[in-house]
Amino acid sequence: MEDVEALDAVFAALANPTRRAILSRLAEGEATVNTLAEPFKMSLPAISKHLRVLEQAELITRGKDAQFRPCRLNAERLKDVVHWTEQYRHIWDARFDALDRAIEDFKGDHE
Amino acid sequence: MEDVEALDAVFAALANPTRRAILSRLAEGEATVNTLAEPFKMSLPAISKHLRVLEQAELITRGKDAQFRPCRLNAERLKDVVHWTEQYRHIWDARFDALDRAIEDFKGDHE
DNA sequence: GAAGTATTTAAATAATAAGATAATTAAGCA
DNA sequence: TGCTTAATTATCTTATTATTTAAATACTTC
Repeated sequence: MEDVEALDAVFAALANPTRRAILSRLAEGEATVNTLAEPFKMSLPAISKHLRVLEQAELITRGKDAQFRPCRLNAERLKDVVHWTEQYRHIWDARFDALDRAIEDFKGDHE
Repeated sequence: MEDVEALDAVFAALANPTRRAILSRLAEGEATVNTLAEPFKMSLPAISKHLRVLEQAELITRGKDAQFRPCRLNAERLKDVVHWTEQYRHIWDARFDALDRAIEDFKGDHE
């Protein structure tokens, strides 16, 4: 996937500390809504909405086990984030910095 | 830096396609507000606001050259994003997946 | 089938975001 | 000084977000 709108949804979902904390918890493994809500003083419907945001961004998937709705992390969309950052890597990567400096030096010598 | 609120601002800033396009342009080098605005059919004040959002997230810095306000990319905050994703890397990393499977197999054999 | 548990939907509110146009500031130039 | 260019601030509108409480749904168990 990884179209523009998908990235919009992923970054918007990640822009909230509650949702990032939920993902962090899910990195340890599957969990139900109540379990995920437990660390927060927020109401359950609020958490439910956060989960829907995460689901629509495809950062999580949700199962069905009796009355439980177990949530699982979907790492694919996080991979998309990393992939997006790759276009900027050369800016902070030391090797490329060195190359940049070499180019600047070269320019300097020939102007 | 890289506290929680800073990440909120960075992800929120990245959740908009216009702002991501601006960053993409700035990856090629410094640019003024009018130059950055040129590819969009949006009004200049709208772009100005987007730039302020990017600046407050510290994704860009802005200079002063006569009546121009040249913008530069600040890669540090993008580095923070990559750093944040590191806690999830093991989930999609093939080597770790293989390890996970081995552990599951082991469990399976001993239950 | 009544009661309890897990979760979602509904409805309301307050805050924030994205955009527009109009007005303003600030610098350079004739 | 007055004109032009670059950019920001002000104001307004519309849409979306985060949150709450109350009600509804769905499944399990007694």
